[in-house]
Amino acid sequence: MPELPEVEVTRRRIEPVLVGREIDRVGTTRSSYFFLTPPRRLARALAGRKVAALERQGKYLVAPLDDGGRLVLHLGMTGQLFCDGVTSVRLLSAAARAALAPGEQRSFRPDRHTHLRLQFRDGGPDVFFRDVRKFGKVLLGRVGEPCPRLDRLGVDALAARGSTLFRASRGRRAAVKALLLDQSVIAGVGNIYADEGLYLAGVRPARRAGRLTRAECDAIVTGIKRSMRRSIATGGSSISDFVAPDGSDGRYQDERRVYARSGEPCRVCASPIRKSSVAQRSTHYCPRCQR
DNA sequence: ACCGCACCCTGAGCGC
DNA sequence: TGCGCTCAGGGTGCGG
Repeated sequence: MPELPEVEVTRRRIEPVLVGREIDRVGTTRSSYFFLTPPRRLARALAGRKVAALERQGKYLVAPLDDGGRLVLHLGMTGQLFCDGVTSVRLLSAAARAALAPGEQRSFRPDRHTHLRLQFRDGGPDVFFRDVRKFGKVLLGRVGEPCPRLDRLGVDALAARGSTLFRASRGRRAAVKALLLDQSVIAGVGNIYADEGLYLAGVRPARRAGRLTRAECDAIVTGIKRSMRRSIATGGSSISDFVAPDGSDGRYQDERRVYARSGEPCRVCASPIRKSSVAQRSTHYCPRCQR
């Protein structure tokens, strides 16, 4: 589940092998839910173009092209953007992993989940976009033209302030966690950093948003930013599928305080971390540290 | 306006 | 061994 930190790590590491190189050929899988721009049109439009920059908006990657076009990518749940030559086992199915001899490494080969392959005029490493569940998205637009998906986004989480959350939460009966997952309020927060941020703030995920104090909103936004900054610094969370463009794992999962730690002791008070469902998402919290 | 929920997709893990 | 079930979840869109 790539969220803002994983997308930012991806952006920083893929940028040097993407920006400024002339795209030669584009390989795609067949038309699907994944392609908001039909694959054949996408391939035609990208050939001969250069990516001029690589930006991030919330969980989206946005790549302006040298002809005024704009490539927009979303990694969804299981999206992986990486360079040729990597050997991570996260790019293999469980069966393929099991077939490897101990210690054996295998270079990535495009499979049926590899929806986009960019080859470059310079003959250097290809760039791949692989996504098993196809919750990811790719679309081509033009710089300056409306893009509903991007235009809907609220303030980027790293730039958010407590006042943003406080204002958005007034009069809302829904759980604070539901509000944090709403990308039109704060962009970039997903299940992991919502849970981690709420833990750092000492606020239960199921608390009604409208009942939060201004101080609590400040603490929640501070907590989210703190866990996100730390995650970026450690290469993101590789809990299931996330792999950096160079094939390396992130290490932030080792620092998680609540996410996917149900039953394990709270790092502060040793109470077992609880798991429940809030806003139709698995939710983890400490029953003692969070009120 | 707001909120809950179904849906899109595939693979891992589990019980029988 | 293998089948069928459940779960995971980002974002969109719908109905109440």
